[in-house]
Amino acid sequence: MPSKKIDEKVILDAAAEEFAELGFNGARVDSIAKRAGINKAMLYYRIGDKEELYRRVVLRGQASLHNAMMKAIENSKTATETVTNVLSEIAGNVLENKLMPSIILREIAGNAKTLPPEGLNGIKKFMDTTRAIVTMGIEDGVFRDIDPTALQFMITGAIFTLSLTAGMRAEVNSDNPGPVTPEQIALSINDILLNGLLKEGNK
Amino acid sequence: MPSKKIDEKVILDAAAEEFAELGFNGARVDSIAKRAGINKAMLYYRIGDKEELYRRVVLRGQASLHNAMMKAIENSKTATETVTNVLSEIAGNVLENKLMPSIILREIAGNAKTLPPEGLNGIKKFMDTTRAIVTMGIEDGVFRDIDPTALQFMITGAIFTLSLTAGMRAEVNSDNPGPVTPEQIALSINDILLNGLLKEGNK
DNA sequence: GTCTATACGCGGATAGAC
DNA sequence: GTCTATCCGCGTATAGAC
Repeated sequence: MPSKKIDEKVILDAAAEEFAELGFNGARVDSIAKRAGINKAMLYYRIGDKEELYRRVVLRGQASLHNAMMKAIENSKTATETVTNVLSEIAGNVLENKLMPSIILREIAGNAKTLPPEGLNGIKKFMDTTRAIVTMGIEDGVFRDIDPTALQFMITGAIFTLSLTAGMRAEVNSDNPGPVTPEQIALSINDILLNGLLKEGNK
Repeated sequence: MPSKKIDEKVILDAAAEEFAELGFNGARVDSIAKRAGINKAMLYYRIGDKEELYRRVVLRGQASLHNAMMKAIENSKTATETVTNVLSEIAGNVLENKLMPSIILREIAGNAKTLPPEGLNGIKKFMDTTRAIVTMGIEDGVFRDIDPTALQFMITGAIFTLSLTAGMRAEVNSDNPGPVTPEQIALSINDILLNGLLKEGNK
């Protein structure tokens, strides 16, 4: 088959946009169909109902984010390097895929009430991987004895909120918007994470 | 007037709960009325429509959060102490008022599309205050030359997501949930922020 | 496989009795 | 001031023609 009629990816991309912008409740199936260039009946025929649509979007996004993280780990030798690479890899992934941060943040806000059951596995995987990185760093003697979960949420919390507010910050505070590009975001976080706030001699 | 008939605060509390749990779109006016112990018509009579309800909740919450921050600043002498106190003050505020993090995170996710116009002022205030703290720390020679915005979002992003996921983390990873109480959350973030990841001799 | 037309419940908002 | 009853639009979902 040289060319599939309608790409399923197009539909999921459209759905991801809609869910990211409006949330599950705000999303309109009509609107998703329109974005995908098909009509509503076709959408139901190809994928299923709204819930199934959301399920696919979430699972695909989680996998993509986790892949970015694994890629960063494979390309790193030390724990320090891993943290730096995870930061830039996730920030980069978010650039191409601005939608997952919105979806994840909404799920966090809503206590995962609309999260598909398999989504919990994704979260667990994510936590486990982070803990492995930190444990490695501690055992190697390069990291202090920090809390892995705190680190994880400092990283994702910061990247997600910084990425999503980049436009807003530029509007509200055009002369001092803070980090805007994924590189700026990754670097500024990396700097604080690795070295801390304090100047030498003030600890 | 010795006793007001129905407390407006009760209504706004009910609304805040509903908005936090379901988001603006998911929230049901009926349900808010029920939570408040009145009927829908009464709710419209006392406050107004759904949008006005939301506006009041957001503005009240922002003010409360900003007060917590100002209180922490007033009670601190050095910039370092200020950061520590801001962390514990915000984490504490979040405990009593678990609802604002949800609402704020949702607004961030949705690019502030449902945020009432005055809400932007609140954001600006928040950013300005943070920058002031960091600037002070740098000028006093105790902070490195870090990005104030990055710091701000590391703090709020981490506190909000850690607080909101406490229950979830305990479920998914009961043997290793990470920080759960406000004190634990504030302390673990404070530790990483002030001292950084790296052990002495690894910078 | 693709589309139009429609059923149907839900939810925001208000009229109007008391 | 308080409440019941109701209007009406919107949005999910599907039936059924082509």
